Amino acid sequence: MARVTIQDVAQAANVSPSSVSNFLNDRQDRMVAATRDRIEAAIAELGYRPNRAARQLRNGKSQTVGLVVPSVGNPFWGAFAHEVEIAALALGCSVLLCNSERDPDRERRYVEELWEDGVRSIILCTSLPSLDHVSHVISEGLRLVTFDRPAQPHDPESVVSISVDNNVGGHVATTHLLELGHTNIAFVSGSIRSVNRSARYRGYCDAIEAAGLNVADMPHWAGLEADQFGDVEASELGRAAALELFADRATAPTAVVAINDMTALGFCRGLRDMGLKVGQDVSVIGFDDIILADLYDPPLTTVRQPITRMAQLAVSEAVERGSSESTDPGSSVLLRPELVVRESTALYANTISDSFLHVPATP
Amino acid sequence: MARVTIQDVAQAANVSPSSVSNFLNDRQDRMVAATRDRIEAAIAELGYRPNRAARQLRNGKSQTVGLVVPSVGNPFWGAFAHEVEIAALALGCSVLLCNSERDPDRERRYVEELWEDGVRSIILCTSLPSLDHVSHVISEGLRLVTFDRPAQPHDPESVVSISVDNNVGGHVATTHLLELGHTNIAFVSGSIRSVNRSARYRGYCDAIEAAGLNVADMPHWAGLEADQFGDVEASELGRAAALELFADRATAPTAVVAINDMTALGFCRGLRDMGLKVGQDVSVIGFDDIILADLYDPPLTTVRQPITRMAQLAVSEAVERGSSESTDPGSSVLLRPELVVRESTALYANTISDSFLHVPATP
DNA sequence: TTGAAAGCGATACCAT
DNA sequence: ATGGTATCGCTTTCAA
Repeated sequence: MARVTIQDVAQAANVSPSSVSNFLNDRQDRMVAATRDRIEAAIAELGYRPNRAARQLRNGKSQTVGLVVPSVGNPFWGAFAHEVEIAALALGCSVLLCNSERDPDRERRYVEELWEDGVRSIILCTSLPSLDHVSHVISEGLRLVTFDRPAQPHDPESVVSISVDNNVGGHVATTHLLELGHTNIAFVSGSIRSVNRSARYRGYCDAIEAAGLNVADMPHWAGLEADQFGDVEASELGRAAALELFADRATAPTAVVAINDMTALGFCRGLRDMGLKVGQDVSVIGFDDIILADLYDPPLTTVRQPITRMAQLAVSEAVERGSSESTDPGSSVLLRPELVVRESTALYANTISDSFLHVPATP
Repeated sequence: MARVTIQDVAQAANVSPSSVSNFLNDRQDRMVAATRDRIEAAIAELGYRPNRAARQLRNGKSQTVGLVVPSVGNPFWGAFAHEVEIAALALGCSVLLCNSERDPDRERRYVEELWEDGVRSIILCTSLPSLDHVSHVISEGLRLVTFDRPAQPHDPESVVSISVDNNVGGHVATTHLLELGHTNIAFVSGSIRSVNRSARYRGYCDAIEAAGLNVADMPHWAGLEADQFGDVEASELGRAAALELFADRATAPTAVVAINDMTALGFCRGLRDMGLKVGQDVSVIGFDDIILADLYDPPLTTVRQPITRMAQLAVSEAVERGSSESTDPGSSVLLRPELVVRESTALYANTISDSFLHVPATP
């Protein structure tokens, strides 16, 4: 049961390997129908499958798309990776999984390594302001799609960006809280040195100012600058933020915009540590809409990213760039996020409960 | 900046390509020290990296380990995939990600495809009782490691299984509830036609019987047989189970053993839909200890799987089978799970709350 | 101890 | 419209 090669097919179909190769590579136009049929039949009968390694050796390209995420251990990235794999499969591609842990150096090494191994399509989930660390590979022809990172002025021209409109997202989230009557709304995030985070932050600021409030008056979480937490630990970060922000209850916010759901969930956990009730004492809104947002108690209000659609776009841009379907190179797609109201946010009027300690009350 | 080949290195080191190849493949023993040093220097200087495709074409093997999980969208599998990637990286391997969606046919197709693409090491996360659908590939030499599925009598000899001891896990979980004084303990799961699930179920049954109770008296979730839910939807399943089990409060359990954390979380959500309080009206215990277990409100009591260790074992068995480090082929490693007590389980005595109905309870 | 040379399987150029 | 063939980079006998 030796491997079936292109030679075998050629022989069985009474043609040359060249013709079979032409057939395989969609050049059936220069081929008489009868020939094509014979080849097709031979392939089917022998159960022929082209050898990827040989193909790749020959033309230096592979049928693999590299996926670099911060960490698939994070439910958001896990869900995204899932969607990417589905989309890739539909296009006959495999997905090589890489976890950068948000380390720029690991990002670079992965991208270089993938490139040297013949991978020509990479979906890079990064939020670094600059793509300098991988630009040399891009200039050699890598089809890079960045995800969750809108295009930046100095990006190499050929890069396509797929992202949710984080600015709008931050705005929508904040506006929701404002409309509920909150006026002391905190923003909680890790380092906002990343472009998507700062966009969300900008949306938050705009909404606050538009409401006639002053951003400077709002409590932000001190950890904004530091970044001792990685990506899996987003929840830890949220939890720490809650403890800090509510240490002094006189200045504590009544509502919180969290940078993402994991952070929001961690924040809720922290609130609970302090004996506060989410959606009652404090309103919390997240970002992403991971599966667990709906499962949480109380179910988390959040801003949904359409990851299925985004994954499809990312994959098709990465593997079929240049085909009719594709966007103009250098352009970015900014999908609109959607507010999903659940129970972790509530009217400010209802916020003032016994357990909340602006009103000094202790059992 | 053309590619550096083995020829270039050979030339630079004044040796033949063969020698460089020998050097690269750990056959430095048959080589004079001076030669080795020259080769080493040349490689370093030229920044040579062997071409995977060529290597693979030549010996039909790749440096890639295939990872087939039900769905990385599920936080448990996402976390596992993360650990696998880390472990593989340490061994110089890449991870090709495949989602089977628990479909035996997809499992088979993926395994076959990986094999034909030169992947010789696969970690298959399946829970099918039989490996018949992939045995033909195993007999050709595939190094298959099954995860989350202890070895079965009819498995091909060369398969290594890495799994938690599900029997013990189910037992530990159930015993915990019994010790809290519960006597009406439900078991909630999807189809238990899978070997790990049935093992957990067996552990549950054993513990129940050992306590002098009768399994037949315990409410199981009716959905045991059906399986309309896939893996991502484990939480949906748990939620549905809660609604059904608590429809008739007279027979409703006071404690629940869920097949895994996602199901447990869904169950908690369902309980909440019915106005019941987890850890108060009802005790719930999960399995896995995903990150979100600790984040939940109340934090979920669960049985932890040591996934970091398990991933390391799985990868090393898959890629270095036969080396000194490895287990005997055909054997299985059953790691001991660990009970993690949090707040979703409580003493039966405390269970009787106003919102809970069917008292009169007799201690 | 080292080297020469024959492929692994597919492709694309150049003939026919 | 089809076929012959050199080639991609590496490994592995087999000879020296």
